[in-house]
Amino acid sequence: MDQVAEAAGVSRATVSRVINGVPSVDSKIREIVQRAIAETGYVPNVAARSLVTRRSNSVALVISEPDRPHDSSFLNRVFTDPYFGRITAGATGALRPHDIHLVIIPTDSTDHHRVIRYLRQGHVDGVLLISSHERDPLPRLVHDLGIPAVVSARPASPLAASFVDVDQRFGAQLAAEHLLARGCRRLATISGPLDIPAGQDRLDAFRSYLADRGHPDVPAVEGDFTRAGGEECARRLLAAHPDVDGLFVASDLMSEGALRAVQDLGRGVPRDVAVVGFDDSSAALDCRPLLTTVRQPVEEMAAEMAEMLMAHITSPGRLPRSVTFQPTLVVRESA
Amino acid sequence: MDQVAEAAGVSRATVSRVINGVPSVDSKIREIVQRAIAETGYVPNVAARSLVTRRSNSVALVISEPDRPHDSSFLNRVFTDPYFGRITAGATGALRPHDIHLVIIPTDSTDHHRVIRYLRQGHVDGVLLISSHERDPLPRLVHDLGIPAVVSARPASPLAASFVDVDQRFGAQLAAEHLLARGCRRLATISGPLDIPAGQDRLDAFRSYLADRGHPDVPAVEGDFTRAGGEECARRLLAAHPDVDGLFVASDLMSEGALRAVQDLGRGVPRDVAVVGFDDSSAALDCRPLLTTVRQPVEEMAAEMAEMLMAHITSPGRLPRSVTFQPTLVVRESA
DNA sequence: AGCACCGGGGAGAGCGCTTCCAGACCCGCG
DNA sequence: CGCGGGTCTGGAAGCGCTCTCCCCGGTGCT
Repeated sequence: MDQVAEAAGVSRATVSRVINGVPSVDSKIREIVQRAIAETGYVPNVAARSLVTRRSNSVALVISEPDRPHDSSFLNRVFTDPYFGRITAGATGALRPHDIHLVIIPTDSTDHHRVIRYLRQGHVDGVLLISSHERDPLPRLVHDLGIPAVVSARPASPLAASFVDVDQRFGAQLAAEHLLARGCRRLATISGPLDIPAGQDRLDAFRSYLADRGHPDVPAVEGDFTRAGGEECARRLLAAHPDVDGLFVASDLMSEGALRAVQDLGRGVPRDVAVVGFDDSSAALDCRPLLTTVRQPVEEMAAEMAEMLMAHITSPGRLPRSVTFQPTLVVRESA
Repeated sequence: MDQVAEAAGVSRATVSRVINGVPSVDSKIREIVQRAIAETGYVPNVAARSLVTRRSNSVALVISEPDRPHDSSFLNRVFTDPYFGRITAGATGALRPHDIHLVIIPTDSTDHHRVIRYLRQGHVDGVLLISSHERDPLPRLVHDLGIPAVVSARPASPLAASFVDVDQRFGAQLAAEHLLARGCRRLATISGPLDIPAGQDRLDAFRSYLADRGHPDVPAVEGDFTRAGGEECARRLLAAHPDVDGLFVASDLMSEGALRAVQDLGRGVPRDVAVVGFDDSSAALDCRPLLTTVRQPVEEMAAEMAEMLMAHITSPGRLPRSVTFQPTLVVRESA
């Protein structure tokens, strides 16, 4: 920095002002300094900067997955489910104009303390927390840290935290309505994990919507949001209820597996069994036939989370708030 | 820190020594200080620390994907291909004992300058670079930065950089040998992108191994390492060469798609067409029948990359070196 | 008993930046 | 022509830590 200052014939203070875009710098001087910066190839040291500004200009995207001992590493799950890619895309897109970096931190319960320590050390200015599991202690831990945070769904235990969510119940109703409208009469569902509010809500809303319309006791199997899980659930479901003609699967990834099972069992889709998924991720397009599904605007939701987080960071006293997105039905071939 | 020092009745220097595990501290004092740290809940400020140590205790995992305009966002690809999950798992595992954080940075060519700036700013002590595309300028850019780096495969243009790779040619030979051994006579392959050395090498080695054994002109279709791509390639391949009875697919993800296509076309696997994949990622287990495949020890490779990087970081003068892993054949059901 | 040596703790400088404060300069007005 | 006020720049402090250097006290030797 001294070099730049000398090259430009100004003080370090002025160089600093130019870099930080302080408007009160004379435009001629500004230009000279900028040229000097370009010539010397000077790049500010972030450590020194954040030591004084107390800002790191980066936020963490903490992806907290419960450990499900029976399946492979949670990292594999994270890097296999398009959902997280969408989250990342949405968040980075929103953060880019603010010139804020996104530090992606996948975690399971074995290293919560690691994450907490990371956050406490001041590596980041705030955190976007993707946590679905009902009993995940992380939202509370992060909240207690007092660091700005936005959660990806309504926290299971009441927490004075900002969050964004999709109207899960409405989405499930959309699916039920569509299946009914196309003439299905023997409906069933493969739900998400029931210890995840989203899993619970989609199941619940699907069932009660149908119950209100003369379809009580809709059979359900609890899935795990994986492709293999969806396949197995569909097998079990069709074994127990061979006459099912309409199936709501609580995620696209599970739908892929379910579709395979249904067709393996000799049923035509959508002729014999109509299938509606949930998400509208890229997995929907990997399905054959192409998956009719309930679209969650995940990218937009992540972008909103990022914006909310920025607001919390820049105005510390800000009250927590939540925003809810409405899902829509995307009709393709499977129903 | 002053608080801790006062609480423990020592100087800040001693507190610092305790935190950094300097051995010359008296064990009684060490204990007192540790208690004081626990009581005050003191956490060192990383910015201040790295300002003086010139170390950030984190390394970047830069995942550079070429932008292929025809498919969806590269983030979707990264978060959909189990390969990257394995890389991340391997790297974090190896870094954990060093207490080094991994900052995951997916990038396509549109924001190379962003990544470079990030690296120059001193956010990280080194970089693990996952770059396969032949003409990707990033390896050279990173190299020119002079920051410690390890690349995931032999750089296309000669570069004095450390890298780890798998013996691609040997892997392809393993596949060819197996197909031949099980009696296949009309072989074909779905290769990876040919602008990726790995894609090129696997194709080349497969063909020349077979040519040496009386199978010249093995048909090939160029794939793109995606599930959908594999499906389409298999369709094209079987249309042009309906009598193929042995297929080597250059990645597990493509194998999933290829398997679907082959079976859709009424061929039994492995009875009519035997299929061997490459990777042995979780996708191999998503296949029906279960995929016989060439195993790349990706986690171990990533761990090795991390170790090499640590070595470069701690001893700056170190000469670049490379290590090559041998793949193995994992026989399951598809061949 | 005195001296050299060594182990262990304290004082203080300084890492590279931002920002407060003061002062220089210029303009316009009385 | 002098002075007030405003604009812009420079000086310098200080962010929280590490680490060198120095000093103190204890030990073992002569």
